[in-house]
Amino acid sequence: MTTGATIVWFRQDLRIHDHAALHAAVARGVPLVLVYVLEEQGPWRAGAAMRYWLHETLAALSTDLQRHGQRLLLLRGDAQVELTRLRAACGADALYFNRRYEPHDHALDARIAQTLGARCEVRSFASHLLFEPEAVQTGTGTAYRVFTPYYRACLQLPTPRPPLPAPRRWPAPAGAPAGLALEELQLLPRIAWAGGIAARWPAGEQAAHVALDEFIDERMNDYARDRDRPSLNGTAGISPYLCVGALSARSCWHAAHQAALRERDAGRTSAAEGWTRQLIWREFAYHLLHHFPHTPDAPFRAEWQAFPWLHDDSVLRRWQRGMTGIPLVDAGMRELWHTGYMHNRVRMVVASWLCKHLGLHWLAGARWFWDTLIDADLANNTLGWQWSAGCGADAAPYFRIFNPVSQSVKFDPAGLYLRRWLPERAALDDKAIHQPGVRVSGYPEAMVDLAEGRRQALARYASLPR
DNA sequence: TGAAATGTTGGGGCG
DNA sequence: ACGCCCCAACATTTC
Repeated sequence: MTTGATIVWFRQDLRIHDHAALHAAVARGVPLVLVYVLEEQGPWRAGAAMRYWLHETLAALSTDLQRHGQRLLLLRGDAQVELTRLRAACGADALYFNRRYEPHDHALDARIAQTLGARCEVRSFASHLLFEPEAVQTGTGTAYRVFTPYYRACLQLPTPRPPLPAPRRWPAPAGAPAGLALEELQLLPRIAWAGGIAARWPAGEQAAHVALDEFIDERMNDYARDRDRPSLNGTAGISPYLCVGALSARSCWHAAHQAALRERDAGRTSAAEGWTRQLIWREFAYHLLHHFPHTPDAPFRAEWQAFPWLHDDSVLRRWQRGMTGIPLVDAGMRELWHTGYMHNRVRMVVASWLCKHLGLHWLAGARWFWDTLIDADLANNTLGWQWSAGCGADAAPYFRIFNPVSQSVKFDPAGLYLRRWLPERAALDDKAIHQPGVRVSGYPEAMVDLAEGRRQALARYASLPR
């Protein structure tokens, strides 16, 4: 090859704005090969909902790239094997990609740097996070384990740079193998259960920016008031886009800060801080995942291995199907099943119910979320479940047990969220709809009595050293 | 980013 | 007018 070519390996960054690797590859000025490799190995390979969401997002990215005269090459298999073969086939002299942070990525990226690095320039870029995991350290140079000091440390760091623009002048595409058609990746379910997801979540980078702008312009100022009300559209609702990288964290951060500056100029105080704090929770999740890579599958502290989790598949199935007899829990689980999403407040409630009242292993819950969430993100999922179970780095204290009826009354007082997802109970009045004791036909009796479940959870947790 | 149990206070009914 | 009791409202402690 005389001119060379640059391979851009798309991973968890299915976008063209603020894509550091793509930006640098375009700047090289030699022909481009844009490739996505579907990896099917490992315990945390994409779940069913995520596969659907990947399909839709890849389709949107493909369309966006075609608009610029580019083509997204699709491959399936081991990334190292596929990229090695691709590099040889198209004679590329550079492989650029954005860094990932999941446990098996450390070894994968090292192997790729080693094997392909002998034949071409291999560069990885930081584009997924606001702060690299190593950039945030305690005074003694160790990783943070508690959110609030971590958050304060982030605020002391230089402000994240603004997002990179999408490329304006694209090099020509390089000659490359045809790859697979999107359908051949077989990401779509065989039975069409995704209608509810499609209705709620338009896929792709453009939809992501529409969602972000709408939140920043219309709703961010009410975030503090509305974010905990599952019947309202009070959260940003961008996690599905962040999770596949259709949207970058920098774009979110920057949009919020621009809005904050406009508010300040208008003499008003901005509500950006409350929301950007949530973005830092995501950073913290990646920080923990990077420094403690055993945590997706095992408790943060080894002594929790001995915890007496119960194992009962029929109990688990009732939780999964939204038939526990606890209205807010069942509403949440059904929202998840039908839309691939669940309101964050409700996620905490259903997780607490699983780990505390039902006493089931948090990993059973984590795996179900992984299979059903379109925003399944290993860092966030791990942090959330270990927090709920009480075994994480910065975990909820063992005695913090949500009462799903109190939570329901407090955050969904008119029962709007419950009525939306529990048609059996929709005719009950605002008071009765929350109460498991008020029975209606077709809706199950509570699996576990609230007070008794709490008592038993405390007894189990008392067996642990603390 | 909890909830229940327990303690404290103060207003008002009432003998 | 006074002391007593009840209890709601709030605060603190405990799990």
